[in-house]
Amino acid sequence: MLITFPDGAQKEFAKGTTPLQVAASISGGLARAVVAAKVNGELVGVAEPIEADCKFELLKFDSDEGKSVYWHSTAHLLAQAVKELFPDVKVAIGPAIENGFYYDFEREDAFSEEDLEQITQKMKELSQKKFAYQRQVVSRSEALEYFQKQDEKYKVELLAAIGDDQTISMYSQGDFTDLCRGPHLPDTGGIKAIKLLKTSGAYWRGDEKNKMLKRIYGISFPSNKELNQYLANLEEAKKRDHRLLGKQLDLFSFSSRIGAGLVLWHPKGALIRNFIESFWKEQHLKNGYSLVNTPHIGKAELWETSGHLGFYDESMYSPLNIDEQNYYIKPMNCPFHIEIYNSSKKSYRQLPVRYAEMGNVYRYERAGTLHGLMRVRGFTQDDAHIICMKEQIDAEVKKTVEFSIFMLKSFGFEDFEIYLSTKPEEKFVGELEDWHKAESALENALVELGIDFKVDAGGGAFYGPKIDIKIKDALGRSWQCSTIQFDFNLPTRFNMEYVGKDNSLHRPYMIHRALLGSLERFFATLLEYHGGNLPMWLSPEQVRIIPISDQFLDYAKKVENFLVDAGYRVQISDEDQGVGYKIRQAENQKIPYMIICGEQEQKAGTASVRKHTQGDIGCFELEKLSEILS
RNA sequence: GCCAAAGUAGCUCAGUGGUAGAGCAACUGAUUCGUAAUCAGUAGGUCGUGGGUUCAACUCCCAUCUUUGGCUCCA
Repeated sequence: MLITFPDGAQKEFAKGTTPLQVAASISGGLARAVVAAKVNGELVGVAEPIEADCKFELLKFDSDEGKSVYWHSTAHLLAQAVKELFPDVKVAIGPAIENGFYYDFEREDAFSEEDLEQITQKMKELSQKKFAYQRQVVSRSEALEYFQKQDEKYKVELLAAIGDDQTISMYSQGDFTDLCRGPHLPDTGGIKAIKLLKTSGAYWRGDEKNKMLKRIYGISFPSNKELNQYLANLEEAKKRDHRLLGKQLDLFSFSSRIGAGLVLWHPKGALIRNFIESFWKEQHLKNGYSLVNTPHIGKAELWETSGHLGFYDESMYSPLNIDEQNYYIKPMNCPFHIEIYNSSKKSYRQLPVRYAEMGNVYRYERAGTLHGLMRVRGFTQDDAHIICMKEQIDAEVKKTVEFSIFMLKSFGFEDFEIYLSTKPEEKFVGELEDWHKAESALENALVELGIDFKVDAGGGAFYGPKIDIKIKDALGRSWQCSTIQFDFNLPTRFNMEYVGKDNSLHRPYMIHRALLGSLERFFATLLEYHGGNLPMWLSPEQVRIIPISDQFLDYAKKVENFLVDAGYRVQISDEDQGVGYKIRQAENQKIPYMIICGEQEQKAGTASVRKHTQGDIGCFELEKLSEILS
């Protein structure tokens, strides 16, 4: 049979040759590094015989698919080790994930640190025994019989869900057999460096009505060097965590006396936030938005009309009773903006209207979901609602997407993930035609602007399709920031109208959008993205002036006045300390520039400039400083 | 909300069934200094909160608040 390699080369092999043998024949000793293969685009184990002509590719650990196979095999090894140490434990599922793998088990007690240590040792022991991962294709009844006998109820349940037309395969290594599609490494000996990272609870099949299982997360590598590198990177990433930086730089805090998820912005954090807001307002005015302001509470009737009391009440704070009326704290700004729209009769000549507001909202997020500034209970959405006619949709969507990307780039972001979420299968409101129109407007905008995006089919809200932009945090977790959503629900509920050219009433289209998402979350991603080293224009303190001793304090003040006049945010380090100490303080505070003033500078009328993280960049005349400090 | 872990001085952390310790920060004094920590001294804590067990609780138990990692949710 003829095998075609990715570079186009072809070679004849005997029928039944395995990818491992192919690898050995073409790359000699390198064959050991091969963890999987692709036959006609399909991922296969390197020990599986190839039966016919095919396109063929070898995969090493450094490829995404290679990692996935490697980690999946490690997950099986984990299950094997757990079953040997704790025979009563029931196994559920154990896939590879973006970074490593996990396996879910049913066990009464949680896995302790000591358990993990013991399991790791057992895994290493089993790895050294080099058990082959043996694949066997079985019938459903054979598989059922096996797992029933083993009393593995989760596997039995999984089998029930597999279609009759699908092949059922099981993989065995040593005494352990798992229901699995594969593929796997040839044997457990390939797994060299293992680290079990953490444990957690996880609902069976991700449904909170089901039993909560015990999950173990881990990662593995072909060498200890790679594992240590990964763990070191993880430690490094933790230093960029916005919660840590927020404390170090004194930007914000929480108080248990005030309540969970309610942010206290300290002077420096609030200043940065103000710079963001000012920029935001300026840009919105430039882009044809009208700035509005709306209250924090609204009567129950409002939320009944909007429908939030029906489908969102679990996320709303309990009402305040005022004059026999229930008032709710707003979880969203939309109804308020709609009331502004509805406050007067609108003509098609006035459309589109774009109402924007930094709207403070409060949502009761479940206690376990709160996370620093990323998920809080009281936050500020950079919200806007675009209300327009059908024929304006395409232009409005395109403008909004462009604006969104512009905003993110203005803050230095280059890497983000963009998702287009389309109509849910069931449970949606509005006309199909409108959905299609809106979806194509969203998609066209992305395509025309040449933006890469992923489609989340059926992932839209019940009221409309949307584009989301997600940004990753220091530890690689994605957080949704920008969102552009159509809404086919509220315009009807609030009976929004405009008078058309034909002098009759029409229902406008509404787009709900937030470009930064929430200021809190945006601020957090901003901090993490820059590792706390904010761009100059956002730094609360841009220059720290460091006199060598008190004798040069007067000169330092002269430099300060000069810089303040030039528009910089400056402070003098006047404590009774050495230069090294003062520089250290400024470096730790991540102040972009330091200016050292001593005898030389005073005599020459210059300033010695030191740049954060870079060090001394030279001595300059005061007039030249504005060219240097940027 | 669920499964876990944690909460000791402003911060980072040690500690133990007999009533609390370090470093940094703060304060005072000395020092007047050239590119990431000058020296000495002083002060600072109802050990998250509320109950319970005990002769005795920071330590053990229960509840609660908050935080952390996940799960779920995220209109």
